[in-house]
Amino acid sequence: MSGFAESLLAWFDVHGRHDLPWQHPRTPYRVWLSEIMLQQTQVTTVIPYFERFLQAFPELPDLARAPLDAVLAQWAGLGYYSRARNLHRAAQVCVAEHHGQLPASLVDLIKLPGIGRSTAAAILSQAFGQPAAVLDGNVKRVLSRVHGITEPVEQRHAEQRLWQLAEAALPTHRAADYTQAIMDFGATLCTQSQPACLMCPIQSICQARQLGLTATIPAKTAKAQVPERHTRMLLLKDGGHGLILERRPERGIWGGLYSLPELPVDADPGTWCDAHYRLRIGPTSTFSQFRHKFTHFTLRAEVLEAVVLPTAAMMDPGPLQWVSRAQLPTLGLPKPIKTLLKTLLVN
DNA sequence: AATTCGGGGAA
DNA sequence: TTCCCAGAATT
Repeated sequence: MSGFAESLLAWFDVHGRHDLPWQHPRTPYRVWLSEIMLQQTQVTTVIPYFERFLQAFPELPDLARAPLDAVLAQWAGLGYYSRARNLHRAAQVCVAEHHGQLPASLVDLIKLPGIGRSTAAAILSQAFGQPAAVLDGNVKRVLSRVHGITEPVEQRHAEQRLWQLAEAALPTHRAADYTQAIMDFGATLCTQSQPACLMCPIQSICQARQLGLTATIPAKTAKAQVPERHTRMLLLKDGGHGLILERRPERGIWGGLYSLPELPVDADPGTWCDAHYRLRIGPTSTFSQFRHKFTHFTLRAEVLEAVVLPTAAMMDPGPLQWVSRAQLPTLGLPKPIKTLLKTLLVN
């Protein structure tokens, strides 16, 4: 029995997080949903989405039979929308192949879309009480510090080493508590900046602490600066309260969400609308401009406003959809688009 | 091995 | 501003 795991468990009993929403009740469905939402997303951000999602889809079969649009509407604003599409597909696989329940083995969990090695281990240990090693950002930070790993943690060699260390550290009992313990430890004590080493129960075995490297471990490789992309969007309205939205393709940014129709900056709006949507529009004017930062690029968008001229074809604008103001709250809208349309509703 | 996926909290 | 967060899928 390693002193490491026992120390973390003892620390967890006193200082751990025992009242997170997915811990009561701790069902496989709720644990799974939380793990997906928590991928690259902080706990405080997830909690309100988690509560609302469960209101809409209380059990796994409810999620499986829901339309994808309804799932994306609940996910809107949380980001990384492939998580929602994979979650939805995985629920349908569970109904079709696992009697409507989440499988209770590592290999079957990993087969489900959206579940990788670490998430599968988190679900297996927390929902089914079986020992399995997770390796998320918290665990990488804790283990790289304890063992004094100075290489960038993204590198293949360091990653493999960290998985080995994570496996080796596993206790044979209290599987769920240990997973929660090491993540809580990384999230609240062994933090990225200013870790609370003076309060740390394992400071005596921590290599980073002894070498004075807690500020430089975990090391990260430098990232290239993000490029900027320029686009135009159309705010197309009729005489009343309707406007036109476009459902974005599943691949690419904001996949599956509803947004304003986009066109290249060098295209003529009138010609574009006629050719792609069979719509005649009046003269355009700039409604607004905004910049939105993504992880790997910055989007600079110019929003052009125009009125749709009445024609026979205007009610069936190709891939686009007329949307009333009343429908807007039920649609999955990207955060900046939702903000933009909110300013519109005030007028 | 490198890129592509969002959005927000915190320093 | 910048960094990072209970990562996975794709190329």
